[in-house]
Amino acid sequence: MTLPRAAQTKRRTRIQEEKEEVILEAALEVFANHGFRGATIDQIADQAGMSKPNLLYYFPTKEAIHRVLIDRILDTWLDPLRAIDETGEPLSEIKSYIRRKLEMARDFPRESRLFANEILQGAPRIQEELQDLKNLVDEKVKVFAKWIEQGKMRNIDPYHMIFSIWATTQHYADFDVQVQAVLGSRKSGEGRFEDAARYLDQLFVSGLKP
Amino acid sequence: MTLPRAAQTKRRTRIQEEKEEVILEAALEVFANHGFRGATIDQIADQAGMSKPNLLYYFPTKEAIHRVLIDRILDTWLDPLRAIDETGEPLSEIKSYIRRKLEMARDFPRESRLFANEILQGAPRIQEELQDLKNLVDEKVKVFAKWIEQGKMRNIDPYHMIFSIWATTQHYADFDVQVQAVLGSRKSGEGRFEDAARYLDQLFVSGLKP
DNA sequence: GTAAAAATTGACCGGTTGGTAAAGATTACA
DNA sequence: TGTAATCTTTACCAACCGGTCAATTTTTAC
Repeated sequence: MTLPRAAQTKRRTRIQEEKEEVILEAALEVFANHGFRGATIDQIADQAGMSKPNLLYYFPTKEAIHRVLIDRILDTWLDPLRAIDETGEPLSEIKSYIRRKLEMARDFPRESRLFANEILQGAPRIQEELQDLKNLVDEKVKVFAKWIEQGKMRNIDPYHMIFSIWATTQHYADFDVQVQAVLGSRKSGEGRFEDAARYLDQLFVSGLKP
Repeated sequence: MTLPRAAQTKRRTRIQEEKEEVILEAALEVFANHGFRGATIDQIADQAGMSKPNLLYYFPTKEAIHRVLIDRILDTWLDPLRAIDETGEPLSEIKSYIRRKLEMARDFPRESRLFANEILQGAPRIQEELQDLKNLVDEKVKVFAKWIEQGKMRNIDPYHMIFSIWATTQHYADFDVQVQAVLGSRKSGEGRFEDAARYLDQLFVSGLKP
């Protein structure tokens, strides 16, 4: 076969694995900052330190790169929600969830923005992934409903509770430019994060305890 | 003068005013759904029911259209925050603010998404507008600080409180696709809005009362 | 060492996009 | 009604963009 389209059936060489990672890292940077449409293959190739045809030797299309990133991200993105333990103490489980989500916004802002970009544009490329997300949420909502029934947490709408946790935590990644513009040089990065964590704890704990 | 570039010095004819509005409405639709980079002049012209060169007779560039929209939006966007009354009752002022912001997310989702798009991409075209925003926030934060000092509301970080209100309300416009995917056909539009309003009231009132 | 496989590159292509030129159609107004 | 200003359209351009091709260089396997 004359054209062994790199990422075909099975991983092959050392170089392939390395370069594919380099490309994905570069693409994450570019997609997060410019969106899918705004990103060009040339930009990604530049960021990855290779030529455009060379990049296209490893991934067949721009969309293929995006697809891999989205799949990876959504998976790790939902880990904190999966980690909520039915047998744990409700309020401390929720507190941990918020803290984990906030840590992800701090540590993986590009992943958050890439995802936000996709949703904002109407999620044209991730319909089925959204279905997986719905299934997981539905499952966890049942847990919250049980806790509410048992009087272990306040009687609120669990769907909207999840939305509000997503919104408040991801805000610090997705709207970082705005947050920085408003806070100015008031606080350094880490202090800012701790302020946010403390505030969200206060808000949600007293908002959700029975 | 042979080329009276429509929107030049002063508004002129009836047709100019009408067409400019049609274009802005069309551009809002397209920018909100595709972002600045993703939107094409052809798309906007189509949506506005005119040819591309005709559109460019009224606005010199794509960026000029975007600029006008952003300016208009930011202005109305901040109205609810401006409306917070120092002499009012703190918790009811905040409740009204949340309700107004949620109504805007419901009634002007395209405006919200256009703005979100801009921030997500690093706000390249609206640096000075961000400064205005900071000034207004700083001003209102002083009001909250006073209320806290007077023991009329809980001692939380007012900046992060504002962020959390922005995040939770705008979430329903910006991440609408996700919200709909998760909620499925569970509720119609208006019921959904009322559920969100009730939940946010519960969350913020008990989270913020002294 | 050598030859085949894998990796890289420059040159290129067709379609799209932001924007222009210039001529024709319409409107406002004397 | 005539005409000047305004409005609209057709044809077009140069830059960009996603992707291909063929040829060259590098790596791997023996």
